[in-house]
Amino acid sequence: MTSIKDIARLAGVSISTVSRTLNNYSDVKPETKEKVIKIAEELNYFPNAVAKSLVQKKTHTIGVFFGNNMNLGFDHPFFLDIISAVREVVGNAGYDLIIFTNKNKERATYTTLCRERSVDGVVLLLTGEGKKKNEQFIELQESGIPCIAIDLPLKGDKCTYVESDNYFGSKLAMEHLANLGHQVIAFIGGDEISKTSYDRLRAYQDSMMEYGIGYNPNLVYLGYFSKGIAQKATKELMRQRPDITAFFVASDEMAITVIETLKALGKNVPNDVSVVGFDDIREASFCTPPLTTVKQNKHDIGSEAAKMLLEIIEKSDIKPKPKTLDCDLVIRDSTAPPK
Amino acid sequence: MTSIKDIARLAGVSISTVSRTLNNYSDVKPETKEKVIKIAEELNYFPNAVAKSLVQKKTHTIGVFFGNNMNLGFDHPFFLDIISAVREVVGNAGYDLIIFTNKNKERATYTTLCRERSVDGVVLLLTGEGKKKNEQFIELQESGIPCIAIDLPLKGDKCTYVESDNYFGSKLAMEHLANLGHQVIAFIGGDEISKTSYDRLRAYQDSMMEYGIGYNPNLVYLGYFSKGIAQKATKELMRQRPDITAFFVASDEMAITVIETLKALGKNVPNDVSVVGFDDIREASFCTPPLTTVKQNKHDIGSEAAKMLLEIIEKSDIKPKPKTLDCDLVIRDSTAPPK
DNA sequence: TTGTATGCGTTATCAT
DNA sequence: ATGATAACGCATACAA
Repeated sequence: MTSIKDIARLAGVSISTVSRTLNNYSDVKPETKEKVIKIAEELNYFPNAVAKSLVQKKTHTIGVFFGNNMNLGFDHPFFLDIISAVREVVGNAGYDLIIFTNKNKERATYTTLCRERSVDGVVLLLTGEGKKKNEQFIELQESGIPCIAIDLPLKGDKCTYVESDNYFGSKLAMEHLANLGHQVIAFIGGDEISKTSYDRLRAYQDSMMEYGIGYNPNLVYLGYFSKGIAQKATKELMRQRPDITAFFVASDEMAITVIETLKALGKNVPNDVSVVGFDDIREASFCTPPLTTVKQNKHDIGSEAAKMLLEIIEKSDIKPKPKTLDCDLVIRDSTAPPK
Repeated sequence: MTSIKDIARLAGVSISTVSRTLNNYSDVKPETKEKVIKIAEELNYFPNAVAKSLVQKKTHTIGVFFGNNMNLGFDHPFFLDIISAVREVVGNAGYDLIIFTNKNKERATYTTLCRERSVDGVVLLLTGEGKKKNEQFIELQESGIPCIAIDLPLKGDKCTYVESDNYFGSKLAMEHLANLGHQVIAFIGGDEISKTSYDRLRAYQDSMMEYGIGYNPNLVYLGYFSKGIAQKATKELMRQRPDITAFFVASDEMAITVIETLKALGKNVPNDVSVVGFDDIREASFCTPPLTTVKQNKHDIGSEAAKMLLEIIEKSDIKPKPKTLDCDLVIRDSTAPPK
């Protein structure tokens, strides 16, 4: 509402003097400085960030994209923890978050939306969206817009990604099952074309080989992350291979569905069949039985992503590198030795 | 990067012609129009929203404030559902969400932050922050900035709020307990000074009177919404009044803690003591035993809030009115007749 | 139908 | 130490 022009008039100085004062320039006479500040406070003046952004080409905003599909946007169990950590880090550095929601832009891409809003950087939280938008990812990678993707292997001059060590985490899960004595271990995977999913599958396969069990494709069901798929997969696998004694499932949400489906099939978890999940969402500790799972360190993923993004934004000479964070195995009650 | 100036130069027209073309003005010769649009597409032009905002005094952004405390920000179980609904509604109307996170603004208030960013409207999601910031709320109410608060009774020319019918919902809970035959019903409340909490307390008191049980203050524990308080309250109440057969607890998070505490005290839920919560968060259906609770319709709260906000923004003559949405009782396994 | 000129609120360059 | 003035990218009132 009130601008530096108003202050200038009341203080009897020029707008440049007001601007200099308010921006703490050294070359302002103490008395004028005092006078200007006093008037600014009286008028309850706050600078117009829009005007500032226009001239400075810096908005102090970080854009956030996340999916629209079920369980991939705000609904995704990860979003909360990750964005919460991002918020903390960028907030302390003086940025606000702008969440892209505007639907009235058909021709827009991630890149053009970022340019339009002139965000200083962007976080991609598209877990599960797969590579349907591959061209858009390439455009963004090459755009020069500072960018961090979560669980999506983007690489560019100002662009990289943060993920969990899905391979290693999955090997922990498999080691746990093997140590319990399981041999016939099934795997239910998520989105086939995402790196995240693929790393988990590879670890399953490698483990089966390493433990001398051998890799058998008919113990594997791949689809995409969804409860419906999990239910179907469980039924089908148990019908074809009633000798299965354990499931390694690529997400907790699916794993919980697997448990429910097994119960419906008259199986006891973990006495008849063991189940291990991946993620460690809140429900994992509440479900019955509480789920043994591989814990992703969501808070660290978010804060590492945010820190890296700030570096890319603020240091021109940085060469962004992907970051892979450790996972831990959390043993609860959904696993036991086979009968 | 590329501006209307570039397009104008390449098309051999003035920038105003470009502007008019791109904004679909009728008075542009079809051929020039075509030429301009073609060049704009070739240059992959997108308008600079910052510049646009400056001249139009409209940013197409909705500000969002939420608490910083534990369980009051992104961590709050409600945030997700509500903001998800808000996002959907405002997104379809052509707005983006800007989440205020910048911490480098000590003297700032809700109002000044909104003015600074020139948001078109703002949503307050401060459930539980209480009235510590009363002066700020008053300033915002009177600021003329279109504003919707969730669970916080703000009223102004361009400002109102959306809440659940906490009183009615609580009466449903009490009716359920009374119908089961409970007489010695304790109440654990949240923030004493919030309307939300107070409405739940009043319903408890009124019910106790109506069912002829009588209101006894030593069956009531008020603090603020927190797990620690819930634990302490349970122990203290059970010590003073071992004859308690039921708890009505003002939030699910607290109710779940109450159940855990009762178990630790050697009580069986629901056989020894019944527990009813409020909110219906995800965990309510997963905990053991699954929690009987009053369900708040979070999605509707968010979408009603967003719709109302858009009305305030877009219709100058609207008189915003508070909206109170129904609650439902969800009966699960944490309640049973007293022994 | 199109171009010129002005302004939005600010910073920044250049005089003075 | 301070003031004019241009510029940021765009929309718009007014002229032509």
